[in-house]
Amino acid sequence: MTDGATLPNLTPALEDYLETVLRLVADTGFARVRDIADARQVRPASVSPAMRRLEELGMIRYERREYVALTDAGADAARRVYSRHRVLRRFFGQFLGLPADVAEADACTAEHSLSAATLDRLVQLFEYMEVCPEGRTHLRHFQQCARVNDGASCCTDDCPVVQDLAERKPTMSIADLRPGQSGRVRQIEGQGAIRQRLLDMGLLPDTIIELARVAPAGDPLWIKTQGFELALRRNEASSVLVEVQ
Amino acid sequence: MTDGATLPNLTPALEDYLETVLRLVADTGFARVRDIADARQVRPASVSPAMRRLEELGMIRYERREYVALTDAGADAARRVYSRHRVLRRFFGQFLGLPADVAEADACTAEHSLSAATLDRLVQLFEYMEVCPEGRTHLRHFQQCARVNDGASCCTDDCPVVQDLAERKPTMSIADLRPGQSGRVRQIEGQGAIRQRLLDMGLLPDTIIELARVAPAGDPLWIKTQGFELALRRNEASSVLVEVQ
DNA sequence: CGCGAATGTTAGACTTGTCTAACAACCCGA
DNA sequence: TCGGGTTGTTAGACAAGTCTAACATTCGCG
Repeated sequence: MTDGATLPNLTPALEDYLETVLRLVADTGFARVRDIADARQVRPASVSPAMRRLEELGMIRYERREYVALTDAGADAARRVYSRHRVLRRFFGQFLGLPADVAEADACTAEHSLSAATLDRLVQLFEYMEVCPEGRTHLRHFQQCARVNDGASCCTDDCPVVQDLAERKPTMSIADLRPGQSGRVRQIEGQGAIRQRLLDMGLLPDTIIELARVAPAGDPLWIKTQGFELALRRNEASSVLVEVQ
Repeated sequence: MTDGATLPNLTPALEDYLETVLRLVADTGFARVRDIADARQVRPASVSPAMRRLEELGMIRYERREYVALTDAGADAARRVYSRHRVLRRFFGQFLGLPADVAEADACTAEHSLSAATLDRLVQLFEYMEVCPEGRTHLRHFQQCARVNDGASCCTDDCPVVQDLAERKPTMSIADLRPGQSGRVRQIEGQGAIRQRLLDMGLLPDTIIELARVAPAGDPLWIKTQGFELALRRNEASSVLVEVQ
């Protein structure tokens, strides 16, 4: 729980206010209390005290009822936060291929908590994609193949992924294990609610699981993973592909 | 500022408590107030009210002065948070190659704020690396080449990156631009404090900048980017490689 | 058994960030 | 110049999360 990004005395909320001011000034030329409140989805009454605190911290200059102006320190801090925001938004949007609104929302919250090292490393990822002639190829390949379990959006027939899948180490679903047998999760088949639920339960790639027992009817199965026992419906269990240990 | 991950009525702090309980029970078999306080780096006096709230929310069962036990709902929520933690820690550590302590710390804060879609997509990234025979190659290539500007850790001489760099579109540093000329940032050379400072100022890959003017002495340079003017030292400016627009 | 150490709880305070409601200032148009 | 409407501030409340200090309970050992 280190604060990584947040500089001394700047809470996430204050960082948000600062970033909002920067963006308003860049976009419209000035920042008034009203605009800040609208941008942050907050009542104007909440903005006044925030401006007072930012002024005490030397981040803004503010005469009551006038425009808000960033000091040099404030502009630096605001740009730092906004840089993080942009890196993350691009990572979520362009690299992971998430919808723009999701990318924006996640960037908004993550921008306050990630360490400088992490941000730097994400930038390196972009530099790689920019500069390395193979970078773009790799990214495109990931974006085509990531969804290896989704026939529709994966590679064409001659993609090595598809060709190779048959020849791998024996892979079976949890439902095919014998009680007592262990496996390492390779992938979760399917999409939507079932996949979500399985991921939420901790069935992530590389997780070691053991089939503990199966109900007489064959339907609920119990598995052990991470020091816990979990119950799975049979159809959930068949969606988890494991490599037998 | 959507809450993405957080389910109704579970604040980040409560999610942390829940996750802590899960991990304690998995690791040691039980969770006492004292252990929870130690794990969360918090005073025991802060744990009691948190347990009361979690009990009201139906996430734990707790008799005063006894062990804490998760309800089914609580275990589900805790596992969901912990799944996110694991995905992020692995992404930061294994994919981005950050030190374990940084990966852990960043996972700790980001686990509360990322959307389900983002986490799902990160898992897809791991599935890609697991399942696609090219996935691991790509990752390794990124990890070797990401630091394209750092001679020591980059590819060997026959790496296409290195060979190709000479033949690219004309790339120069900001310091080589003429006033009025624009460019698109391709990469930030160097490491450490200067790189950090430039990234913090918003000089990220793909950012469009324009050299506004240069001081008579040639040293501070002013650039325009993102609707703002920034002053750069000459040595900073020479670290920013741009593709002339 | 009884006492001290460990453990847990309560009370009360404080900070941050938000809200509503009421008030104050300002600006523009008739 | 006056009178709305817009804009901003203040006061007061509240919730969350933390702390310290004081108190309560329980356990284990001599």
